[in-house]
Amino acid sequence: MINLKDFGIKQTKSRQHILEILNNSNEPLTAEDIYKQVINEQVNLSTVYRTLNSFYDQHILTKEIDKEGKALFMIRREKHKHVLVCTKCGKKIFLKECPYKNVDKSILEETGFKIIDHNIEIYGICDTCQKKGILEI
Amino acid sequence: MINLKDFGIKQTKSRQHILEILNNSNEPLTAEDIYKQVINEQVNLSTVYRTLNSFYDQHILTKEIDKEGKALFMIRREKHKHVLVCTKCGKKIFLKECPYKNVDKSILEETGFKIIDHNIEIYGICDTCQKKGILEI
DNA sequence: CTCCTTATTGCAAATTATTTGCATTTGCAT
DNA sequence: ATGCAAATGCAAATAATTTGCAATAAGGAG
Repeated sequence: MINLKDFGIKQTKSRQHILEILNNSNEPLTAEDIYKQVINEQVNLSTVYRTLNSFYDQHILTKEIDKEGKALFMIRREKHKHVLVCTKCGKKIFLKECPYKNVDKSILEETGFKIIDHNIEIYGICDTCQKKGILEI
Repeated sequence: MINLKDFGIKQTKSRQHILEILNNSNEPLTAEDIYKQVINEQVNLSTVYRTLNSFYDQHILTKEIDKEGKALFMIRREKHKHVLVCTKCGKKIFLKECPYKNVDKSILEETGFKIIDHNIEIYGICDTCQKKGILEI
């Protein structure tokens, strides 16, 4: 597990709760999502916001903005990988090559924007599970 | 130039100013950016917001959210368009997504023929005209 | 373990971007 | 020209997030 002291910040109860929640989630969460889960533990909404920003500054979290302008946070888990995750059996298929290589290249050519890195998980149903059919799992 | 009447909305002075500004910009603009340029012309900030949302609903503009959560608007300039044209009132309805995307894919799979692009106008009768009934026009 | 410094927290108020209610005005079809 | 629905201005509401400040707690030094 992540040790917050390694990042030069104090290991408080609030922060551990928030980290736990983010760790157990595989989808990005808003401050409000997290607040709802820690309100019982006496954690203030400001603390949630401050913690998320702090984690983000330490590169513990990724941050993206959704269509409504809300910030979504997620734990940074791996380096540069391309994984297909089967939503039925959970099998992970690691791709040898980046399937977005050409997309990145054409973005560069079109806009001059150079993509440094990315981290992608693609969800779907693997070959084996497709053959088994939907009712069997 | 774009004629707002084609979109079923009124052609007001405020809207023409806002459209002009978006037309002359080749980068996405915030409501505030636009407001600064029309404040001399007695246009209210609420009007800017309402106009931008209206244009977006009519697919005249694209909308994206930046890192700070602000909305950025830009004129839709692409050639690749899918337009429904009402044969009664002439209103144009621009589809956000290509309805033939999957068709193209299955043609490729079946025949190996790769479609590079297309540009389609579909004629019909719009919602409003349908409600008015066939006898009224 | 205790003390001390400083980071962290809670709370309420401030900020920022955007939306909305309502009375007034304006476009435009007739 | 005229009437009516659509559009506007204004002020107030909302929603997400940030901030000032006083109280509290973490964790290193002794």
